[in-house]
Amino acid sequence: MLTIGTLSRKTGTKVQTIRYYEQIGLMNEAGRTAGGQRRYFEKDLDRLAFIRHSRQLGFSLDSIRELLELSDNPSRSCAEADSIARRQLRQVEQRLKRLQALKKELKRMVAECEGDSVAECKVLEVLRDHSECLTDHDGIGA
Amino acid sequence: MLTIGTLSRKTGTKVQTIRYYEQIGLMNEAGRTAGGQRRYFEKDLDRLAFIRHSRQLGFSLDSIRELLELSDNPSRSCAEADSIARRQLRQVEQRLKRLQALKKELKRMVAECEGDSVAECKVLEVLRDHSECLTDHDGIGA
DNA sequence: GCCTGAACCTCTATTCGCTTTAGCTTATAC
DNA sequence: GTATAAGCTAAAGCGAATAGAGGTTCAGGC
Repeated sequence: MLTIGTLSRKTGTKVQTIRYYEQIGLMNEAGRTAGGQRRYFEKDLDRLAFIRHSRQLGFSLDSIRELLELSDNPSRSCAEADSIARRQLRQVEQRLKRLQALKKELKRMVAECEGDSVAECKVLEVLRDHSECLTDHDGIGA
Repeated sequence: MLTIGTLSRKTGTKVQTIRYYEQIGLMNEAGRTAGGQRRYFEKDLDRLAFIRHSRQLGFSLDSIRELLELSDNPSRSCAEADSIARRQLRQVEQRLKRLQALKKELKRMVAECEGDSVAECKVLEVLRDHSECLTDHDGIGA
């Protein structure tokens, strides 16, 4: 019988977060002691570890819900889990691209700054000047 | 005299978002027509463009507030703006690292999946198995 | 002077994934 | 028996918007 604190320590999840996962139905309702405290089994620990690992990989709680459901039904096809993972990979790749562009512009910004008064500050200048940036709200798409 | 819709179109910002920026004091309170509609000057458009450009570079609204204040006081030193930008750059670099690690693990995951039943699904297996992942909640730091 | 329809208004709620706070109660070790 | 660590609930808060309801104003045409 594991306490919520043990689960917390073993998975690096805050106690409140575990209760939150129960509240939104991601974790099963835990059994209780006479005094009303939660007590868990190993399988609950496994489930929480699955959730946390998935979160670290950036899956949304909704995706995790799907993945857990698949995981609970071993006869279903693997294809669904695969497509969820692929979707996630695509998202990560997009965010990566975007961040790389940001990094480039930020680097350019701070590289050009020579630490004089704000009047000729390159950082602020770059922020003021929208022309060189990545926006395309008049353009062709996201 | 520009309407809120014009600002919206010119900066790619939703109308509600502009009102939200006013509400939280990031945009100055706009003048109003007799009927209560907002009317803007070019300088408001510039300010909004500055905000949006900064947002696209991932600056928080709080950072933007600081940057705007600097921008409004041209006599102050550029060093502050520079340090805000450098902080932002560090953050972006960290997120990049993290995302790159995620991408690697996701790729591994989907590469190994051979599309059979869930019982032997590699994706779910990887998610279940916490041992190879990036956590360090028992370890040395974030 | 009136009508229409697009654009505007306020106010409130919702999103996501938690985190924090306040004010208690229970379990455990000594 | 008591100290204290760990647990409990319920509600609010965070960032950064977004969405919706329900109503008002503006600009153009007739």
